[in-house]
Amino acid sequence: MTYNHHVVEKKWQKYWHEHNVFNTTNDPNKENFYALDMFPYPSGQGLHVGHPEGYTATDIVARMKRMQGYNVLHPMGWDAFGLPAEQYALKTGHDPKSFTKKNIENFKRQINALGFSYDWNREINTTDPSYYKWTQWIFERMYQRGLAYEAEVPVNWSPDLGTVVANEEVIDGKTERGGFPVVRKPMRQWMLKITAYADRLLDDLDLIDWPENVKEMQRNWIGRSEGAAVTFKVVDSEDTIEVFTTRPDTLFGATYMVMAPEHELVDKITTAEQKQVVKAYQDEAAHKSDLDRTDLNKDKTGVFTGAYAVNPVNGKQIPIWISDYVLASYGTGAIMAVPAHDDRDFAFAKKFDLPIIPVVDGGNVADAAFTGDGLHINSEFLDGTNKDEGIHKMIAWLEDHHVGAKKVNYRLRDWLFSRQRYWGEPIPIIHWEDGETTLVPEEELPLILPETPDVKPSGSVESPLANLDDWVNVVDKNGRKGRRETNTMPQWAGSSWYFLRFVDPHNKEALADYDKLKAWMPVDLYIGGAEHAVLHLLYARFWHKFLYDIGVVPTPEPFQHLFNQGMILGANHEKMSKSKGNVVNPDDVVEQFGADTLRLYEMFMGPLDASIPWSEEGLSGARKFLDRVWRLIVDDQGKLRDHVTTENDGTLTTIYHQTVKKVTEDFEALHFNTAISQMMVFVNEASKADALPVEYMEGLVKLLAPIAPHMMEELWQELGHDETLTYEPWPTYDEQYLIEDEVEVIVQVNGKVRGHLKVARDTDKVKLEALARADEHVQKFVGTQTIRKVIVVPNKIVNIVAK
RNA sequence: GCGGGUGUGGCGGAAUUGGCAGACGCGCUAGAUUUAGGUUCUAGUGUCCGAAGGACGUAAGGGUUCAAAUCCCUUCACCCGUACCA
Repeated sequence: MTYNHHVVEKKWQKYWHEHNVFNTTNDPNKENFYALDMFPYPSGQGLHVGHPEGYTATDIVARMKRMQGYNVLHPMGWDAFGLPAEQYALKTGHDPKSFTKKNIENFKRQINALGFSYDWNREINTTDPSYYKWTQWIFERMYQRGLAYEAEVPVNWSPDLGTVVANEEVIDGKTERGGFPVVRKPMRQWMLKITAYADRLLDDLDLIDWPENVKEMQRNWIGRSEGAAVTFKVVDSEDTIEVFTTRPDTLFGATYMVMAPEHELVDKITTAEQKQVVKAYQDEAAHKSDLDRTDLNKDKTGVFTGAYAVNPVNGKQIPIWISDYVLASYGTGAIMAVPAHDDRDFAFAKKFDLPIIPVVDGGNVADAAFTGDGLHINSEFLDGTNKDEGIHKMIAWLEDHHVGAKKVNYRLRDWLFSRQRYWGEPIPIIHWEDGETTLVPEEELPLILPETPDVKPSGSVESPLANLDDWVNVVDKNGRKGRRETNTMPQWAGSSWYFLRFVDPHNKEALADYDKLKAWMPVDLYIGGAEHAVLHLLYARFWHKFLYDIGVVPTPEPFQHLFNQGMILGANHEKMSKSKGNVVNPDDVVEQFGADTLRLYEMFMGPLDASIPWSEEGLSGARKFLDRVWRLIVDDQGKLRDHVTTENDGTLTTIYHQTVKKVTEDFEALHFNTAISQMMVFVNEASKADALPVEYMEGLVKLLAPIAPHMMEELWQELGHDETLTYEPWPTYDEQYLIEDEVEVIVQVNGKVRGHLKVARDTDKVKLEALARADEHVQKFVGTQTIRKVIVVPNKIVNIVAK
């Protein structure tokens, strides 16, 4: 009887569900293991074959850990706030809530069809008020500690749509929907002070087991650099300009200054004669996109303000220019320019004929800036020192004279936390008529997102919530009028702490019980796409550290071991996309081949982190292997085969124990492709054997169960058991069976293989050399040459060097 | 440009304290089973020359070593991140 995946997969999914097989256990005698997937945004498109790749990986580990005697927490939930639902609502007038609910149902159906061992009793949904109550609670705690504040930040405003659009909705300066013009408009927005945690976010990367490239991306994103702040006085004015520099040692070479066109002092210091050109340049810069200002513009531009500053170290007057090569958003928005030792300053000085004074010996200022190390020149008290020493001495001098200090600067900026959207967590803030801003009292949380029959643009920079007068307008007990914050939180908010809620999802008193968090955190294995390498993972780490500081969570880091799965490409080696017509739908695969085949195939394709094209033949190859396993154990009548026996003639002993070892180690290391290959080798050997010890067949079924759980449950039943194998003990191996008594030693002549010796394990060097020399074929290649040297590595190789 | 990574048969890949390159799977070839197709089973399958047996071969070039896919240097290609970060 051939294997029928339709029947068997449904049968076991029903069994698992009805028996609550995957409920998280809390046995105090067992160790805990937390295996987590990055929870998905339930899009209307449904599941993509890329989703199950990461999900299968964590599921395999979760299932193995259960069998190894751990309590396993393996949950799933929904990151369900987000732009698509809002856009859908705006377009159709439908409610994002019911739309989202429908999508979640579809996602859940698809996920369950793949046989993942999630504990659905812990399902969470970021749009559920009982969940976002705690998202709001965290915001309030941050506000109370000064980590949430308001600032004036420009947004993309579309007058035609009457709404603010996100960066990803702006294409070539026009709205994605309708192609209307977009203008930058300043608006008061909420910010979170992630920069206060910059050093810890950087340093604690050393505590965690993450891919080096992800750590490196986070380091670059934080962008810590050490240097000095230096204050320049503006000539004939009370104003001063502060700059940040990593090379304070080159201060004697600073021959001009440059400010960003947007710098607040520009208008103030610009002289009357220069007003017009400066204004014109500012306008031009304001209309250029960021891309124009950087990528497309390698040629330096700028104008002189007419003002001068005093170089604090030598009293020289230097001109102040503005140029868009200086970014308002980095450092202080102004720089001291040292053209002799900075490539950008050099290009600018060349173009505008500004003086170039070398202060570090080594380069030739006629050709290029010299950025290397060397001895200082033209630098009075620094002359003769090298770079490091010069920096040190200059900082001391600056501090002594109160014109500067050592400073650390970050590229990381504070987190823009508000969105002008309906479909997000309301920010629990009230703005009162007397100017006071207060939090919604904690006991009134959650602040529920009000339902509305029709989500429509507010017509202003505010979110659609501004339309809901009953909700927006509030009056306190003294009759003071107030207005609720109409901004909502970004999607990142709910995903910055969801892994904590899984630990204790129904808690009404706290976001999660501290002792339970202590038992489960940090997450032991976290798998998801590389696209979250920076933002999600940095935000989540930031919130976690904050919660750690206020005593809510017990660990400084949330995710101990992180892994990024690769992408599954279309059969044509291109990224799957509707427009390319190369998308594979998991529903179709499950229908045709079964979930076990999909899981096996995705794990066998190659290393988990590689991007590999889909192959229909590869997929049916996976099914063929599963069929082979089935036929190995079950006959045409659906009965256990006769050759599965309690007797063991020993032919499979070594390969079985090797397989148990390799599969166990490979699963642990997430090397699923090689684990599967080892099981294939074992099955090939077993197919040739006369008798199959029942112990080994049970072992094989258990080893394969994490990958192909439905068929293995069925085979486990064929082998005479009547309960799930979920909690059966994981197979073990015995070292003594791994070692073969006879080994093959290769014989080389001058590094080329010329013969093989079958000898007893640990045959000594002398004997091996003698045997090698005696080999006829070897002798032929040695011929009349003199043997100069013989290298013998027992159990491995003999290399005869002859000339 | 900078930072990180990768480069192995027709394809996906395996082998990393340096020790038989190509495990395993796909595809392909031949044979068996089948009315036939599919399935299944057996054998073969890096390239070149051949009867045995050789020579060559891990992006390209060079080096270290008894021995290099693996270590070192140079170059090239592709992928990911980033974008004048002072």
